[in-house]
Order: sequence, then C-alpha cells, then structure tokens
Amino acid sequence: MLEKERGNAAQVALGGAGERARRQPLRQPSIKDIARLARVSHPTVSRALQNSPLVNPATAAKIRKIAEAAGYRPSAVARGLVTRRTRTVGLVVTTVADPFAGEVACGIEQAANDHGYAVFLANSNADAECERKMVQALAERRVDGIIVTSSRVGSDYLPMLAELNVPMVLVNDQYPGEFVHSVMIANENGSRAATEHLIELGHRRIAYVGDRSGYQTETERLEGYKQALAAAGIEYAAELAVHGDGRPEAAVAAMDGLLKLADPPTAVCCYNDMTAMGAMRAIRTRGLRVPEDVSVTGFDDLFFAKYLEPSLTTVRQPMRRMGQMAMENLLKLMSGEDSVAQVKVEAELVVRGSTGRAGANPGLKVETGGTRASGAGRRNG
Amino acid sequence: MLEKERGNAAQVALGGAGERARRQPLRQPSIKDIARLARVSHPTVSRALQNSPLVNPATAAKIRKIAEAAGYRPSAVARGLVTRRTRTVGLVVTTVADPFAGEVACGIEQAANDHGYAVFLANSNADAECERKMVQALAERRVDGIIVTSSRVGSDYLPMLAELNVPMVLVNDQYPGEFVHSVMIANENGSRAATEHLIELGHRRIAYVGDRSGYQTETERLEGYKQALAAAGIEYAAELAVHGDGRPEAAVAAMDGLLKLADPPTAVCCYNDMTAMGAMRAIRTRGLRVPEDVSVTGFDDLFFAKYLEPSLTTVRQPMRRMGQMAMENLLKLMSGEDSVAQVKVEAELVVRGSTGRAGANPGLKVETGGTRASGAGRRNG
DNA sequence: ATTGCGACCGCAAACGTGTGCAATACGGCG
DNA sequence: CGCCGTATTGCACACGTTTGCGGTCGCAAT
Repeated sequence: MLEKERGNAAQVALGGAGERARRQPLRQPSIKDIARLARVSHPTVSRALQNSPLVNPATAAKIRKIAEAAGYRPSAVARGLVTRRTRTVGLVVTTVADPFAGEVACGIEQAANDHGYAVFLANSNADAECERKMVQALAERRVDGIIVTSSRVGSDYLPMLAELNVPMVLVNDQYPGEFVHSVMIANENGSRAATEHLIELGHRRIAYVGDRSGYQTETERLEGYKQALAAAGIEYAAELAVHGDGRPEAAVAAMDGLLKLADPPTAVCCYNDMTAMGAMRAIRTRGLRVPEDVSVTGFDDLFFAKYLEPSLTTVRQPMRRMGQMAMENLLKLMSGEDSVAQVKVEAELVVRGSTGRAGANPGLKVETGGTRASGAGRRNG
Repeated sequence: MLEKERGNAAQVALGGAGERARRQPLRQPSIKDIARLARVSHPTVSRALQNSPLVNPATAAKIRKIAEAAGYRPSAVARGLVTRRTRTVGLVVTTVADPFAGEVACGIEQAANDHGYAVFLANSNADAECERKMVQALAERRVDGIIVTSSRVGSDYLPMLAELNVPMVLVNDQYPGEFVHSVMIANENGSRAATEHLIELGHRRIAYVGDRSGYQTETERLEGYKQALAAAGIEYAAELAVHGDGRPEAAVAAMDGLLKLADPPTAVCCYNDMTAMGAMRAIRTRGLRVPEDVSVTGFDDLFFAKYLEPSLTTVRQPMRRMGQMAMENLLKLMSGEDSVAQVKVEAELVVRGSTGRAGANPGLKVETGGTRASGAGRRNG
C-alpha cells in the first residue's frame, strides 16, 4: 500500500515535465529524465547523443546542451545489455606487481583506452585454479575479450575457450594447436644470442638458471641456450642447468648451488632479469666479482637492468609494445577478423657491464654507464 | 509482417520445451533458457541460483544441475542494471608499470576479489586531463567506487566527487577538507627517520632529491627532512634540496648537479627508491663510492632495494597492505559507513648497506646480504 | 486536390536479471 | 466441510538503453 503510493507519486512527478525528480535524491539522471526536460521522447535523446543523422540538428544541439547541463552520463551497463557488447576486456596476469606484467599491462591498457575499451584486472597469483576462476568471473562480466599473460594453466584453456566463446589472446604463452592466438617473444633466438655472446667472450663453462620447468617460455629459453652450446661444440652439462622460480630469492639459492660445484661456471645465462639480479647477489655473497669472476646475462630488460652495478647485459623484450600488439590483435578478433593467429616479436641483445671476457681480468670493458650496444651475437632470424 | 512471423516462430520454439534454441547459435544461455529446460518460470531459476529459501530444495537442486549442465553463467551486466550495483571498482593510477603502483594495485585487486568485486584498471599517465577523463569513463561504467593512487589532479576532485556521487578513496594523496577519504604513509616521520639516521652516522651536509614539487607526498617528505635537520641544529641549505621526477633518469641529472657543487654533500636523502637508484648511478659515474664517499637513502622498499649493490637503506611502505586497506575502506564506504575518514600508516626505516659513517672509511659496515635491521632512528609516533 | 516523398520523431519491444505481490497447493484445525 | 497458515511458484514490472518500424508533417509533382 505504501509501495503503491510511492508508485503513484512517481507517476505524477513523471507527468509534470517541469518537475525535477525528488524521490531518489542520489540517482544518476537517465535518458528519460533529460527526454522529459527536452520535451522529446527518449529514443530521440539516444539518437541525438550518438550523432545520428535521423534527428534534426537543431533539436540535437538543444538536447546535447540540456544533457550537458544535467550532468548526464550514459549507462554503459544498460547499453551493454542491449547491444550485447560491453567494450570491456579482461586481463589476467600472475600479478601486476611483477614488473614484466606491469609493463605489458600498461601497453594493453593504453591501446584499449584508445579504442574506448576498459580493462578488468585479474591476478591469478600463479595458481591454475585461481586463474580458471578469474576467467569464469570475467565471462560473467561479459567481457568482449580476454588477454592472458604468462599463463600457468596452459592446456585447460582450449575447452574453456570453446565453452566461453570469447576471443582470447595469450602473451608469452602459446598453445600448440593454431586455435589460440598469441603474441610471443622469440625466446629461443634471444636466449641463444645471450649464450653466443658469452661464448664469444671466451666462456666455455656456462650455466643456466631457469624458471620452474614445464612452462613454454622456460622450455624455449633453455632450448636456445642448448642450441648455442651445441653450435659451439660445447657439451651440455645437466648439472649446470638449474631452476629457480623467476624471482630473485630462488635465484640466490640456485646460483649458490652452482658456485659450490667442483668446477663452477664462469658465466651464467639467466631466465630473466629478476633471476639475474638474484644470481648477482649470490655471486657477490661468495666474494666473487661480476663480471671479472663470473659473467651474467638476463632477459627482459626491465627498468632496473641498466641501473644495477654493474649494469646488466640482457635480452630486451619490447614489453609495452607487446601489450599493445596483444590488444590490437584482440580488437581484430573481436571485430570478426580471424587471420591474426600468432605473432612472434624479435628479441634484442643489449650488451652492458655484467658480461666480460673469460679469465680473471676484464678484457672487454664495456662502459658501465648503461649505454646500450647493439647485439654482438648474430641477429636471430 | 516478416517480423511478426519471426516472432511467432520464436514463440513456438519457446513453447516447445524440448527444443533447443537454434536461431542464435552462439548466444550465452539466459536464465529463461534454463527456466524452459527446467519447466519452471525464470524468477524461480533466479531464486534457486541465489539459494533463496523461498524455493523448494528439490527443485532448486534440479535447477542448479540443469544450469550447470547448460554451462549457464549469470550476466553481471543485467544484474547490475536492475540492482543498481555493479560490484565493480575503478583503480586509477599514473601507470601500473611503476613498481609502487603495481604493488598497491596488487593489494587492491586481491581484497576486491575476496569480496566479489572486479577492478577496472585506468592509467592516467600522470596527466591531469587524462585522469579526469578516466574518472568520467569509470562513472559511465557505473563503478560502485573509485580508488586513486598518487593523484596528479588534486584540487579538481572535490567537485567531481560531488557531481559523480561515487565513493572514493585516495592512496598517498589526501585532500585538505575531511570530505575525501584516504590512506597515506607517514611521509614526514619516514623521511625524518631516514635523515636522522644519516645524522647519527655523522653526516652534516645532507642533500635531498625530491619529486616534482607541488604534490603532497613530496612536500611532506621534504618537510620531514627539514625537521630532522632543524632538530640537529643543521641549517637547511636550499642548494642541497633539488628535484627530479620520481624516476631514475631525472635523479641522475639532479644528483650530478649536487656533486658538482663547491661543497658537495656526503649523504643524500631521496624521495623514493627509483630516485635513489638514479642517484647511486650518478655517484658512481663520477668515480665515487656508496657509501664510503656518499651515503644514500630511499623510500618505498621496492623489491629491488635489497638487491642493489650495495643494498639500499630505505623507508619501507607496506604497499600491498596499503592497497588492501584502501579497498577495505572503500567497501565500508560503499556499504554506507561513513566513519573511516583518513588513515595514516606507519613507515619503517630499514637500514642496509647504502649508508655508512661520515668520513672516508666505512665505520659501521652493515652486512650487505640484504639483512634487514630495525630502524636505528627513533620510532616515529 | 490527391499522391508521393523525405525529414523527423515516437511507439514498442528487446536485452537478462531481480523482486514485490498475487496465486496456487497442501495440510491441519475447528 | 470450511477456514486459515505455510510453502512454493508464477506474474508483472522495473532497471536504462538501442533500434526497427510506423506515423505525422510539409512540400513538390502529378
């Protein structure tokens, strides 16, 4: 009864056009509100605001002015409901606190924003179960597309993708069948270039500190390392290939293990810059010097690489650009194109101060100021 | 006419319960679809799926099973439209590629996720105009709340907040009037502790390398530095307080300027770790050593601080925790509570290897292994 | 004067869900 | 046998927007 009365009151308020809504003090004005104000129907308002040629320019201008004055903001959720497109994408990532993910996310967000898309952030914390839940949640939000970086679930994506029917692109993780789209760095070439660089400096006993095994990037970078060894006629020694978890803490332990070997390495090729940072710490803790006693290479070229002491020789990934590319490919996918498939971007070796000639004294002393030299190794191709 | 016929066909298909929808092959099943399958009305399905006690447990179970089998995913956008709450928050940040922002974002995302909220990521690129646009866009998406970290617009928020009528909390930026809610680090205390630490080590000529001036965190940290000087009877020298932009590149230049002074500093208190990283580079480039020739302190305790060489003495912010707190406060605000206002979290000085006793030789040599010592300075309070 | 046409506008339906209320069924009680 | 309370379900509407289609009006052509 009370309810009914409220309903009637609303009806009355709606009838009187000059009357401003008073019932819900803190409601955003709707398209109908400003239609009433402009004394037109709400479809006309809708058309006016999207610059439809179907509406008289004069009334359109008037409507726009009134909408502006009323502080009207169209509801993306209502629009999404009827158009069945939310102009929204999901970004799932192990954690945005990871510098690599942060850079990629930045590129994605920028490209998305340029095209009027908003991006949902979802941390998987490197947990497969959690990652699956995230993708499900994104599907409920009716995102138009999904980008996953450095996935931890891998083979479960295929069925999920089929079920969800949502365009999806992976960055730095790929899926064998050519069903899933992706943008990847040239892991093998990059890792091979780094290792070749060490070999050219005279190193023969070269170690590799990887991520947890089983993920594609890890596998490929290890493979590049092996290729370079093989090409130089150096036998691959399993004891020299150890695993961390992609973060400095684990790398310290892994590197320390290598240094305790009877015949320790004089150079180490690391899975990424975080690992390299940990490796350098372990080396110094044992009283050894970089690069005089052991040379170190990284992968990624994160912002801190050139500010380490010595600055880090590493393989550069154009992370932000890769994020952009992923988003651009996703846009194509969402608009129906199906041709993008998977793109591979070239890696670039950046030689700095953490690598030196084998033997006690630094023969080739690259200036430590963070200057970037073009890759000494062969260009991948 | 044709339209009518299609309408009839749909009606027929809807009547035949056994018939699976064939007209729209790639449409997500709606609540009505599974209502038809379960031979109940769609409100019953809605109630069953949200465990309402109003529905018979047996039919509820049956409905859930059918929904599960059909791969039904409720549409958050439709739900948001009717409930007027999207369970969505916006996070605007200068850039997620910044490690500080990344950590905060991580904490926010986690807390949001725990409570069933999704977060929109919006980079402002430190541009006020862009930041305003972002907030507007978020309002159109009908977010339930907004978190802004390290804002660059400041005074424009008040009117926007009033107009948008969306709960909002700022992290590490605050607004004078007690209208805006915020969570902040104790900038003055932290910066003062760092400076006091340098003074206790015997330094008298202590420089400060800040961010661009005008932002609150910068002002407060500079203020803490001045307070410590004053308390020790050291006169503040304007030539020793210079500005970078919070990133290493600018810090290199700023620090280099300091070192060219007739009477250069023997210690430098930096606005944040990124700045400190740049300062260390500048010091080394001039052939000087850290900390023997000049001591350096940072602020933030980013992940790389303990892996620099030497490891960085800095003021720790519990960044992830601060993100969580911001989100939790926002949750309270969104549920109607209005009591949170602004919280200030304590900063903690972490002494490592980049600070040493004034004079050529390192007197107090903290172990370089990244071990964390409790603050030598007085605890702020 | 009727017809036709183009410009402009409103009607109504739809998107998928939640919810107040009425309706129905059923069992117990007087 | 009638009445009432309770459990369960369906009806109808709402949320704010888009869009196909039909309607009105003014004007030129027949």
